[in-house]
Amino acid sequence: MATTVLHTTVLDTLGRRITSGDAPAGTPLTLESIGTEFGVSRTVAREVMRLLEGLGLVRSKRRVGIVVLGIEDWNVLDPRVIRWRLEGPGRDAQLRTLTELRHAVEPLAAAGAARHATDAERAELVAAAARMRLLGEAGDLEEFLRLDVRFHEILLRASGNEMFGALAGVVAAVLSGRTHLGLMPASPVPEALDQHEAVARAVADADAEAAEAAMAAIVGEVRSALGGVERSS
Amino acid sequence: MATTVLHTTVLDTLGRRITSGDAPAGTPLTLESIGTEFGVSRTVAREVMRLLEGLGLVRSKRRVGIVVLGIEDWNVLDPRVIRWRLEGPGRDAQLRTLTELRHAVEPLAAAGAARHATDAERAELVAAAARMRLLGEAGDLEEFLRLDVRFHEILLRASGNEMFGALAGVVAAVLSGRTHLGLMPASPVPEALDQHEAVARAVADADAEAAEAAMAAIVGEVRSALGGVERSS
DNA sequence: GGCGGCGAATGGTGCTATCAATCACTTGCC
DNA sequence: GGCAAGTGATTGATAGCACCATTCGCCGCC
Repeated sequence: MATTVLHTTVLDTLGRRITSGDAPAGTPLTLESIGTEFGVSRTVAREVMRLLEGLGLVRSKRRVGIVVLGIEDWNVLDPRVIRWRLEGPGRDAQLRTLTELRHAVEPLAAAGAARHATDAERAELVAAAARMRLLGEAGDLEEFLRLDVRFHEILLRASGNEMFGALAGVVAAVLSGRTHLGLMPASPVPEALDQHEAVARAVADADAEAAEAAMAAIVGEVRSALGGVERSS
Repeated sequence: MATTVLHTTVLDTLGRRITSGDAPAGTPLTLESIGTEFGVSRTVAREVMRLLEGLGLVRSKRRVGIVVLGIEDWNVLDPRVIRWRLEGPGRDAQLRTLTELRHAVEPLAAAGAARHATDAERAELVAAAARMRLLGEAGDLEEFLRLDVRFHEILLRASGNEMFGALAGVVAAVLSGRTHLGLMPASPVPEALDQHEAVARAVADADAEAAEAAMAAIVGEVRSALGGVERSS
């Protein structure tokens, strides 16, 4: 992983450059320029270009070279694009749109989990929610985050819809970004802990409606909190 | 088209083969085998591999070759993966999960559109809804589909969340698949026409709650009509 | 006979060289 | 001055090379 994979670094750099706006739509590139800038051969430059093209970030045309595309063409749902944008200057906006996506998806995923989760998954959700309360009250934010991520991942993957499961990484990024950006209170609000337990209980009871409602409450709170508190650092 | 982009055909073939289950998880591949099978050079085979790797369909390891991954690693939200799966044997299941995704996203997108759409977008939505009624009553399914797709695309793109906008192609694929699979009645049910007009009106009036509710009704109907995803246990 | 180490085969990684195809821009002709 | 042909730049595609990490089998030792 850390070894070689030369094209990864080039891809990351270029991807960040484009998604950050440093290389706005219409910026021309050539394989040659990429190769010389990064000290790689044209072969590698071509691979990177193809990857970027697959992500909708650029479009390559003969004789013209490679041109950067606008955001309307980007695969904004691709994990790599999301990561780059979260690392760039548009991080706040990105967190907002991602949170809105969570708001849309997670309640329905919770309902699905209430219907389809295995016994083991239901049990792990309940255990995670209980442990989150302990950690939250103890103020261990880092470990709390880890469990929070796990909680939502189980839920999304147990939803019976692999589309939702594919968003597990996104949710993890949002949660992580939120705490590491200081958008979380020093200790989680009790309501959030209550709602997580409510979701876990509803899933354990196979009560889809209750699970959906409780999850909607979680994401709704976060969403309004994120919109209201923009000055904390 | 057929002349250039040599790698596209190889990519499509391999992508379909993997997503269809013809090449299940664990299937080994080598650059050499791909090159000889499709009559292309190793460079092209490498590009295809990188693309497939980017989609999470395969993983390449030294000495071991390239192995096909399971669905849990796929980028199931990528338009190409969706297209392949829609063309494969799992089409019905794919339509169901995509419809569930629509169910999650479109109501919120409608609410967003009610808040953020431009005047032109609002006007086009109203016009599209009105024309859909005419076409629906006339029984022109093909043209109706075209407008239906347009309607939902405007809405998603006007939502103010580019994540939702990125799903426009998905929705188009679902709608198209539905009618071409004969899952649509000979003429659209009046309720659907009413709801489309209700959404358009609510967006025109900047009434986010009404838009969300009306869109929820549209997708909810479709969902239950598609074959009882619900049937709680 | 079993176990451990060493070496060879394998196959991705990356590079260079080379040719083909295309297309924008320039130049020259009318 | 306008238009068409030529030309050069740039991607598309291939072949062949060196490199190296990994794996597997063979051999020797206990």
